[in-house]
Amino acid sequence: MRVRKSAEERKSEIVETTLRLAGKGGPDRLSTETIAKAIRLTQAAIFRHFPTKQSLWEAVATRIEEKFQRHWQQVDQLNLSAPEKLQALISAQLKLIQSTPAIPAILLSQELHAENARLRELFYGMVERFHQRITSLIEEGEESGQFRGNLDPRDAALLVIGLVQGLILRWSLSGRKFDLSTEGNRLLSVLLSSFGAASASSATPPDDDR
Amino acid sequence: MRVRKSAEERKSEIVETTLRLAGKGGPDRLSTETIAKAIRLTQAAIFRHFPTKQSLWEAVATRIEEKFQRHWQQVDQLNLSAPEKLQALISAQLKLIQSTPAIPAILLSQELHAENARLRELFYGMVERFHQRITSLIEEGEESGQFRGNLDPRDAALLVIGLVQGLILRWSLSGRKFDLSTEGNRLLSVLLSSFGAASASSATPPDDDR
DNA sequence: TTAGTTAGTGAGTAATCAGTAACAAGAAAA
DNA sequence: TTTTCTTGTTACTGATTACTCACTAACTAA
Repeated sequence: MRVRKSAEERKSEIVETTLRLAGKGGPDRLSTETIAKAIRLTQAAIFRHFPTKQSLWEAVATRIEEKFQRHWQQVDQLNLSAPEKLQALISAQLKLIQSTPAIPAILLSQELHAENARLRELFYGMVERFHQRITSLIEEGEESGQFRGNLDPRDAALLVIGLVQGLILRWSLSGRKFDLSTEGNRLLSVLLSSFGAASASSATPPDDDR
Repeated sequence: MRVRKSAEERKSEIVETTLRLAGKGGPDRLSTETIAKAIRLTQAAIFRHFPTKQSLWEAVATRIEEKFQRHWQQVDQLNLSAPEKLQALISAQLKLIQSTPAIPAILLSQELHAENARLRELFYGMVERFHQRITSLIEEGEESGQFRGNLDPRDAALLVIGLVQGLILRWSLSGRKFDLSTEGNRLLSVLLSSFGAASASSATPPDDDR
């Protein structure tokens, strides 16, 4: 009985630790015992704060959603053109994933989705909102003439999302060797230029971390 | 002791069954007991044919590779232009995945990769070979003037792969609702046309399954 | 017919897992 | 101080897991 924290604080700690550890051996292999040890608690203490492990995963999902929202809103507040905003959005997304590699692991885990329909819906919702956000930016870019007008914004947005997801998969399989943002910005320039936009090559704010 | 098959035949049966069942609740939740029951064997019999479960997964990975190769070679034999071949290749890939949904689940499983480096390398190799194949087709298309010459073939190929993977993820999360090939062909047309090619809209052979 | 090989069984093992229940101690209100 | 609520521990449970082992029935070749 060393440290005693408020339930709120402890819950948050458990969620963050889970999010940190889920990237190591895969979310489904992460036991409550391992989580507890990492924050120097007993395994039973976890169940003081979350009635079931599923509910812990749901809390983790909610936390991921919050992280996404925060990053996206930051991009919204920048005073940039649509293509620049798009590049900033992708860059922010990739940075978030690079700093929290467990996110794709959790998002892609068949095991978690199969046992918990609510989780799958939560994630599907996130992908949908991301898609919507990108679609809007492309529409905006078409209206301002920076993208070709004969492009279906929703389809174009799907290509952008695909770029991000393909990149993340390659990054995961490669053992997370290369820098996600750098590679992502380069590829996005290629795609955007094929959309008819002049490559907004240095659109992102202070993003030079390598 | 009902049916007694040759080791070769039984091994193959176990691998195919594993590949079929891995898509249900996620590969990591698939137990040797479940596999054994599905082919009416005892659980111990599995270990007559595979010394460890890991070795079973390696055999499954090899089988996936074989399936890929077979599909790719079929496309090679078609007498088509580069953009048409590209579309046929993607279409074949999507059909394969639609008929064996466990493939992405296995390819994306952090759990399997973390415990087995050989598996991760095998999969990385597959992605690399797919990438190489698409790169070649795009180079070919550039030389024949069907794609813009100012396009880096490797980058363009990454965009194509991203398209495929983004699509597969959306398909998985959506509960496999929509038809992969149809949606894939449509998106690929959009991307290829932005590469400067006239959309090879009906490039794929008898592909009208919906 | 017989002797050796091979595929498969039945009954285990130890380890790991999520979840439970009884009890203990810190914190704060009374 | 005493009471009460909350956070935590200790010690456990039943279920599931990959894997083992002694044994047996089917096939095969001399």
